[in-house]
Amino acid sequence: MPAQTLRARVRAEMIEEIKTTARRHLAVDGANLSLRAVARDLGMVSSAVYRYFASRDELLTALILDAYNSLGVATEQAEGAVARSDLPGRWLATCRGVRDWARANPHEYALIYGSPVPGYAAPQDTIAPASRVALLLVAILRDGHERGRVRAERGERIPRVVRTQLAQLGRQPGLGGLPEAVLARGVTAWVHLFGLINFELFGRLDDVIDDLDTYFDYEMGTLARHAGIS
Amino acid sequence: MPAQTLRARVRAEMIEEIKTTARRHLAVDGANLSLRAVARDLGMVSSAVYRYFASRDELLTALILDAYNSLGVATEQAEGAVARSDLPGRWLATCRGVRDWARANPHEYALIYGSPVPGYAAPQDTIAPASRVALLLVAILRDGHERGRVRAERGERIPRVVRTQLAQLGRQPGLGGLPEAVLARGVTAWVHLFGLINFELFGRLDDVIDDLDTYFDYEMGTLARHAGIS
DNA sequence: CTGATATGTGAGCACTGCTCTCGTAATTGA
DNA sequence: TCAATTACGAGAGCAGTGCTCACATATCAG
Repeated sequence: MPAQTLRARVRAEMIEEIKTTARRHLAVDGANLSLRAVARDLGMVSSAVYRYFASRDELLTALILDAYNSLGVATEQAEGAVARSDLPGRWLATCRGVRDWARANPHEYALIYGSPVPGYAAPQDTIAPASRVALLLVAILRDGHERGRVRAERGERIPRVVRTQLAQLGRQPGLGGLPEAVLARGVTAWVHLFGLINFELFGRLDDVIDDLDTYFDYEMGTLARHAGIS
Repeated sequence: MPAQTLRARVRAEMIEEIKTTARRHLAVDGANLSLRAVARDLGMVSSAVYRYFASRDELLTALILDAYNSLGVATEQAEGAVARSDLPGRWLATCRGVRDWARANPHEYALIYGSPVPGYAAPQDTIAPASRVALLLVAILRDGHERGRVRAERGERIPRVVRTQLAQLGRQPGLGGLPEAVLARGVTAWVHLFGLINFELFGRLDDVIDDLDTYFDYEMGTLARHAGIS
C-alpha cells in the first residue's frame, strides 16, 4: 500500500496529463483553449475534466503558474551556471535565459506576458512565481553592491516621489539594502528585458532588426553597464 | 442626389455603427468579441453582419487598424502642440501621448500591443499605421540632429552587425540620415516606451511603483537624455 | 462489509462563428 | 420607364464551445 492512496496517485497523474495535452493544444490554438478538445485527446468525455479543474479558467491558471515556474527554474539554472564573481556574465545569462525560454515556449510566454484575458484576475499564488526573474536580477545587483562593484551612478537626479517609492520597494523582502539609484536601474532593466522580448516574439522587430541574437546581447549589455555592473 | 449613392452611404454608416458597438463590446468582453452580440445590439440578425465583414477576424482587423490610427493621431496631436524647438518637450509629449491614449483605451491598446491572436497574421495595410509612433520619435531625433542638438554619444561601442543593421534601417524612408548610434537609441526608447506601458497596463507594476505618472515621466526623460536630446 | 466519496458517462442548455436559401429592396442599363 | 442585376436582411441550420446535472461505477474509510 503506497503512501498515497491509489486514487490520489492516479488523480495527480491525470491532472498532469490534462495539463500536458492542454499545453500541446496551446501551441496550436493559442490562448483560446478548448477543454472539449483536450478531453477528446485524452479519450474522456468533456464533463470528466471538470472533476479536475472547476473551469477552463482554472486550467489556464494552472498552466500560467507552471509557466512562471518553468521560466523561473530555466533562468535560475542559466544564471547559476556562471561563476559568482562574474557579474556581467550572470546578468547576461539571466537575460538570455528568459529569452531562450520565451523563444522555446512562445505560447506559454504569451500566456503570462501577453495581454491578460478579460475578466481574469491573477490569483494570489501567482505573484511569487511571477517575480522569480525580477528577484534574480536584483540579486545580481545586490551581490555586486556588496562586493563594491556596483555603484550608483552619480549626478543622476531621481524625482523625490520616485526615490521614496524605490526606498519603500527596497524594504520588501529580497530587495534589501540597495541604493535607490541602483534599484531604479534594476526596474528599468526588468521592464526593458521583457519589453524587448515582447517586441521580438510578437514580430514587432521583424523589419527593424535582423540579427536579434546580437542585438539582444548588445541591449542587455548596455542595461548592465547602465545599472552599474562592471 | 448625393455624390455617393444612397446604398453606399448607408452602408458606410452601417460599417461605422458595427465597429462602434464592437468597440463598446471590446471594452467589456475583451478580445473574445461576439459577433452575434454585436448584431443583437444593432437589432439585426447575426448573418447580416457578414454582409459587411467577411469574418470575425476581419472585423477585428478593422478595429486594429482604427486603433493604430487613433493612437497615431492622438500622439501626433500631442507632439504637434509643442514648440518645434523644444525637443525634450516634444519627446515627452509623444511618450505621454501614447500612454494617455493607452490608458484611455486599454482594450484597444491590448488589441494592438497585447499578444497576437493565434493564427492571425497582420495584413500588409496595418504596418504603416502601426509605425506612426515610431516615426514620430525618429522625427524628433532627426530634427534635433539637423539642429546639431542631438549628438551621438561617443565612446559607446555598437557591435558591427548591429551597426550595419542600423545603417540599413536608416536607409528606409522616414529614417533618413541618422547616425547609427542615435538610431540605436531611438529603437531602445521605442521598445522601452511600449514595454513600460505594457507593464503598467497589465498590472505588472502594481506593487512596485505607486506614482506611475511621475515614474513614467522620469523614465522617458532618462531615455531622452540617453538618446542625446538636450 | 457497508456507507461515503470520488470519478466517468451522456444528455442537455445556451452560446458561438459561419453558411445557405429565400424574399425584398435599391440600383443600373437599355 | 421597365426589366435585370445587385445588395441586403431574415431565418434555419451545422458544428463547435463551456458548463451543469442526474446517473452508474469504482474506490476508499470505518
